[in-house]
Amino acid sequence: MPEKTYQIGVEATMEVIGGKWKSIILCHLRLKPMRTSELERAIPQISQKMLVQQLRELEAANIVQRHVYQEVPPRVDYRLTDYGHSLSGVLHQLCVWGEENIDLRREQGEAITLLHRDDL
Amino acid sequence: MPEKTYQIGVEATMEVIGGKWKSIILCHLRLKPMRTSELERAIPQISQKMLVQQLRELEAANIVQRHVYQEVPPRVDYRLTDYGHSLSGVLHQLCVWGEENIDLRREQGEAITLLHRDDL
DNA sequence: TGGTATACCCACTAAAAAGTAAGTATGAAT
DNA sequence: ATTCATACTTACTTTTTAGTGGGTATACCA
Repeated sequence: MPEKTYQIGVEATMEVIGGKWKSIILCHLRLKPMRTSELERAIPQISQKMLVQQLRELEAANIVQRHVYQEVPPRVDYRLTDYGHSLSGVLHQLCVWGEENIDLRREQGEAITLLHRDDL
Repeated sequence: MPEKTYQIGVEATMEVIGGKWKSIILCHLRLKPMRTSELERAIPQISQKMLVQQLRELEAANIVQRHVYQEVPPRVDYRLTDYGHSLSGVLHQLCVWGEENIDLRREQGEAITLLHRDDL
């Protein structure tokens, strides 16, 4: 088995939260469990395919857990695992820095809007 | 001018530190200014092209500053701007979580190594 | 029997990111 | 004139990531 090597810790973190969608999904799930349709509404630009695909990858990394209710019509939600919750501080900081960055850029005259703040 | 809108702060953050290389470069520059050749040694997998390209993008975002010494042969280094330093906490957390993630995975039997720790 | 609602899955295409290999520019030293 | 060292730059190719449009399954309900 070939050994996997990292030069620096952040590489491993980015493998988990990197890419266009994972950090966004996780920032939402950090606040509460959400079902597929809720996530689609919260992240309107994402396609169904990408949402499911990213959730599967986060499941495989043991960051989120898929929870199936035994109901009809089907009902599923996704929530952070205990391990996923260990990312909570990182995720929150990522949100906050972005909010500050947006504020600053707007103060400097850029036409830029943030729709939802992660006020915690 | 079309208004740029973000749904959530983390989107703006990832625009700055996302991609395969930026967070790695920034984690190095967080600790000290470094010249091109030093960065190449610190990040052996990166190509020259990607290194320069990512540095240019970080410059454009006002996160790093290019510093030219008036010498021959040429000598240039890159360092975080004051604004770039505002990312320091985030970057450090990204490193630390990754280190913990790697430790955990090794404890669970995965063949995995971290070469350099970000001990601060 | 057909419509509703949810949560998918798949094949195909398009776009973005990254990799490779070569070349340019400067000026000093030999 | 040639070589050296550094820091790029460019053209081209490959790989990875993401988007589109369709289809499936379940069981209730009219």
